[in-house]
Amino acid sequence: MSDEVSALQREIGQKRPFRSRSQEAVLGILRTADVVRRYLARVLEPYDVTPQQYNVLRILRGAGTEGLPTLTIGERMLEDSPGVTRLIDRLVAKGMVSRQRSREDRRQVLCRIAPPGLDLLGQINGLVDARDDDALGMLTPDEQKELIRLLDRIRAHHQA
Amino acid sequence: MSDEVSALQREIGQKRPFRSRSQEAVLGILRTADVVRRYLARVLEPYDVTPQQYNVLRILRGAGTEGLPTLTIGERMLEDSPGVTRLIDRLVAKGMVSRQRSREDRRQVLCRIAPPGLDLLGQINGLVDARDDDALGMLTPDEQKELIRLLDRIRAHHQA
DNA sequence: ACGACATACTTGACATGTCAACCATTCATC
DNA sequence: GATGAATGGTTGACATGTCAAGTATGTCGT
Repeated sequence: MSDEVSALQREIGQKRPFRSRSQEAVLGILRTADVVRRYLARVLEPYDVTPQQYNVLRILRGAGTEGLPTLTIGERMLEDSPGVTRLIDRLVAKGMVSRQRSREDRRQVLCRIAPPGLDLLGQINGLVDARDDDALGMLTPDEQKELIRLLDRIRAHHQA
Repeated sequence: MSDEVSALQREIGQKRPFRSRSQEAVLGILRTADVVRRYLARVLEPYDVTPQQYNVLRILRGAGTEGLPTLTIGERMLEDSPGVTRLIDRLVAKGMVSRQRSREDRRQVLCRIAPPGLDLLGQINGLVDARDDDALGMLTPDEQKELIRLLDRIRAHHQA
């Protein structure tokens, strides 16, 4: 570790250097995710939809007319089912998603995107895409590629 | 963009390639942060302290006996004051933090770490440090350095 | 066919973020 | 030095995570 004061140290008002490079990297990941998450939330705000709700709508659009069971949605979002149930409760209340018990397995509840949900996605897709580019635009394509690679490695290690 | 299916695509069950490298990188950051956050939370769980509470305790230990005003804590955590107030409410309830109105500026509330809080930090510091190393240990020191640099660039761009 | 176990949720309780509204104190400026 | 604006915090309301417990359905072994 160098003796210089890192950017992150300044951000969190910490005088003493990080104990390890790992520690600095971990805090960097968490903090950057917070910054990016808030940045994305702001573009969705005018449409009265949260990032997670947007996320679910995109997943359901990808699933097509058959819909997806609650737990499958949760796996893709890395979220436990209680959170998913309630998230979808709100989307159903807004008329953007419909729910129906599966016939093959009556324990499952299939969630499908409804026309108003598709409309909303149509309206804001472009905005969110542009926002992603803005959020990472300060990195060159090669740097983005390297970042993706490093993050993939971290997650791969944690799946086992 | 290549035609290969990326690691992240597989994780989220998405068949169609990402619209842009930026989009893949943004999702990678958010998802990796979730994974790492949960990993850290598990080591704190037995001590009945959440990652955010641990975070505040470390900040307050760094601040020494004078303590810090609520808003200053919030800035360092990237959190708004309502969240900080309630977070500290819980730490006060556990006896790990004490609060006192400042004499110079009676609007401010100075928060200080109490002896039980210091004890707790003493018990779990080493565990958390080791956990950080575990969380990022699959990357070489140079890779960690590069990751830190890339994340710093992203945040720097968003502060303006 | 029946009971034990597993699966797919749902509900309740609580921590965390975030917005809007509010109170107390301080500052700026006339 | 009184008054209106700014600052520091708290409270209320609601979305999101997460654990524990409960319900309905399905599966398996015998």
